[in-house]
Amino acid sequence: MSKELTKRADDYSQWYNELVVKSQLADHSAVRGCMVIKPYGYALWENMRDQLDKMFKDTGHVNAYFPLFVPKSLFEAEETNAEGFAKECAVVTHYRLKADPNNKGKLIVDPEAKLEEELVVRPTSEAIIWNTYKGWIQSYRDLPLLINQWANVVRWEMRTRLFLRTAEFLWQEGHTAHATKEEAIEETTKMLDVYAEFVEEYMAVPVIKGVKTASERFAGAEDTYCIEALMQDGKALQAGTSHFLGQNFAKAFDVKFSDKNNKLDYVWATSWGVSTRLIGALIMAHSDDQGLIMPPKIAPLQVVIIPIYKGEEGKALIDAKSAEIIRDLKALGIRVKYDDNDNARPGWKFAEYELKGVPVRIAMGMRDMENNVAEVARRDTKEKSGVSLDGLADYLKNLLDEIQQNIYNRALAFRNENLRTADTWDEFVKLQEETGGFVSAHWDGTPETEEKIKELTKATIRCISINNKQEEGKCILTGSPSKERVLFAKAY
RNA sequence: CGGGAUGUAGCGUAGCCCGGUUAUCGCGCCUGGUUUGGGACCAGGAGGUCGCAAGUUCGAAUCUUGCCAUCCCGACCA
Repeated sequence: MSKELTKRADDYSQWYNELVVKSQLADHSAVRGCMVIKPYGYALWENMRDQLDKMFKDTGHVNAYFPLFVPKSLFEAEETNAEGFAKECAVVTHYRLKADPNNKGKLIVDPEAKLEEELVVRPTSEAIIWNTYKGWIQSYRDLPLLINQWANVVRWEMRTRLFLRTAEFLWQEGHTAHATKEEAIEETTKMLDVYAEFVEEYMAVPVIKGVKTASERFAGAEDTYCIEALMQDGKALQAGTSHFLGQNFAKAFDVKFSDKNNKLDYVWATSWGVSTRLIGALIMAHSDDQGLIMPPKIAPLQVVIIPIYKGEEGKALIDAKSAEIIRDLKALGIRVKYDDNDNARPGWKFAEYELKGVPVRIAMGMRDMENNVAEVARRDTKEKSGVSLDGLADYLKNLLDEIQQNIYNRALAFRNENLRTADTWDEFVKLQEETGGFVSAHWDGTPETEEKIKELTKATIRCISINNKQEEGKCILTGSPSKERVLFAKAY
């Protein structure tokens, strides 16, 4: 990994600190690692959310909402899931405070108000949802049940990192129930495809679809499918997961249905989720030294118009012309802002919108008005050109598409350059140390070897690609026979 | 929870080793003016529990002890 890239990665955190979140509330250690999403960042999340939501609905899903609190007895019902999350659960034990008799103006937890049963703040909602599904499913006619929830969850991680691992985060979690194993597996891969399509087409981040190894699997799942993206510093990021849960949760929560032959069986389940971590992926995949780069399709602002003028007369002319342009852009569904704030000078605004990653900036001054042009600057390449005001809106619509494609192509080229193969241990170690990125290599299939490789190089198996090519080979560490390559990388 | 570093105005910092006027500088903020095609300039101004507590001392941002917090590295993880 080059030093330049490492430095750049450090800069990202500064930018998202500045632009989008704070990681803590001052002087409140107990909420360290939570995030405050500022309006600009939230607008980005809303765009991502709306698009995903549309895609979920297009694939037959509906939204619902389930409680934040999970009674401990429910939470522990699916043993593997419960154990997997036990170490990072926030737990509610009391329901009341009272005035501190020894300290005026202060409050203490009322010892009289201890809950009979502790409530777990959901780290994920399988338990409470499956407990609910039990009452909703009796017959094959109730299936499939295809529900998604937009919610916040809490995972009390020992160490947090902005966007990538905050204590509380926003996400969506889909939870589906099916009559057959095949149908559930189909749902699992279908939703993985939805995620891949969203991340690639809207976020312009190329991903690799794959299956996790047993040790990286979601607690309680039979199989975990994932999309893995590569960040500019050579580290991999798990951008979304889709789990085939088998009948584990149905058995734990006793969710049975009668099939057409009146035979009772447990339902087959899936769950799938993406989170505000995607914002982190976006930042780390595209940003450069001038700041963020937003893919037009989900950018909170797609075009910003900055008037350049001296005195009120010139400004009136520019105002009028800009209003026309804005009207045309809005008619094409383009998100545009006219920044005539007189408190900031043009140069300051240029830098500011570059930092925020607005895809296209238009500067309009008297000089341009006279020539019937506008100065159009694109964020991705930083190119500037004079463009005729006639047909400007259509030009910009095309330009936004081109920028979207260019950002994706650039990220794809980077990913492909950083997807290498290693056939020997020395090669493997050298790649991990020097270049980072994905390394495709043979592995003997045992968790012990996987663990050993992680210990020695910090690289983990990100996934086994879907439709992976089968080929004879030898494990890079142990030399044992292997029938396919798996993808290794250092990961966030 | 282990290892390392740090804590001075909204942000970034100097001063600390070697204790001594009114705690330094930049950005930002406020007022007035001139400006406005790549983060403007001039003048004036406001803003401080030096992380908290105790100790040493005539005197502590500076030395000692304890505590708290933050960041980085591990373990854990979407």
